[in-house]
Amino acid sequence: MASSELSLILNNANANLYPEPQPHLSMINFNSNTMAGSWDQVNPQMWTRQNVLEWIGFHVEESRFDASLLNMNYCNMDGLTLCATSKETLMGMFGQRFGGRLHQNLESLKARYANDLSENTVLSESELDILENILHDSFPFMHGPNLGPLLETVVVQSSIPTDNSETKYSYFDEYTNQLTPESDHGYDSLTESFQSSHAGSFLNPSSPESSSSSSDSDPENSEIPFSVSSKITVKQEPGKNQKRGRGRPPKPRDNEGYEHFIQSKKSKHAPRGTHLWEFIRDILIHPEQNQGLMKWEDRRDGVFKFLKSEAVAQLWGQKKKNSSMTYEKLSRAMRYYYKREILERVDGRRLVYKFGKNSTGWRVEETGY
DNA sequence: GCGAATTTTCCTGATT
DNA sequence: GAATCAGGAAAATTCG
Repeated sequence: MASSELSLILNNANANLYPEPQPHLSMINFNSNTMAGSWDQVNPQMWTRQNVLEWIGFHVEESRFDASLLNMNYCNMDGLTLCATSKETLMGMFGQRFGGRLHQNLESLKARYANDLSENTVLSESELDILENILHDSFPFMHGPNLGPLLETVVVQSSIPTDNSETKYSYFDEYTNQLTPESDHGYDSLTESFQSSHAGSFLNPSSPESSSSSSDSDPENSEIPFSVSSKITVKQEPGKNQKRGRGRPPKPRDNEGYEHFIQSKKSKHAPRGTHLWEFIRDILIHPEQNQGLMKWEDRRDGVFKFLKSEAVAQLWGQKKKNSSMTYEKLSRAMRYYYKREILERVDGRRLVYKFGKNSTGWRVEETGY
């Protein structure tokens, strides 16, 4: 990673963690009379850091929670970040009971403003991106890049559901964390985005698969009914099934004003690893999470096979926010890798590819597992 | 703004 | 016949 990039990330993370003089418990004006503060009159999404602190303080008082147990790093977030934090994460941060209480109250507050949300704040792709970036900035230790020394300054409680074995930035993690079975609304979906790093939660074997089915009689190749449908809801143009022209469609530009805000939060450069082959690699090197999407045929040689080709394509499509991705298109992109020797041809074997000499990060020596 | 790189989309034809 | 593979062509987008 370029040093400037690293420093940008560190700055962002620091800015989010320590934007102002670090609040201390003694500085928090916990309402002694347990009256709700100004936060009660405001949509949680709009809360300032102070609002969040007051809200936490309110519940500390109400529940007689031992405030000395609070990790102030976890209290230092704004409402948008708080709303995007899952129940499990809150429980990891504040303990099962207090975190659960906070989550419950937050949900009811969010519900209070649900109408406003549905009428005025249908999240666009861009807005989802913002939340994603805020989450990454605010909790890089959850599944973000390894920020080294900075991360060591962050108290990561063992109760937080993180995969300690995974310090590499995993695009698969990033992606699968967005896919949850519960919600059908983009915002809700993202609030659950930290639900777990258990990618299994996004796989629903009982759900119907997209139109394809394998003709391969190999049982491993029989595609289990599978759905990764619209867990992330983005604005879609009507007439989705209309035949489109050649080439990639233009990016919607109906959020120009918001895009301006995005720029302050979103890195100018796309994160590394958004390449297809890296996405594929990440699925493969997380066998415990890939739920049989793909498998190694020969790990040593880098030979792998798609077991659920359409499902992988759907995942890739969702990662790229492209609901029309298919295995056919994905495989075209894969074939372009032959020329660059990122992949090598495996003749005569369907759905089988092989990493080439220009691919990295999949070998046992590199991954350590 | 330009150009290279990387997809994405559509297509035709071949193979399994 | 359906799924997959192969690769040309064109276009969109990102990034240096």
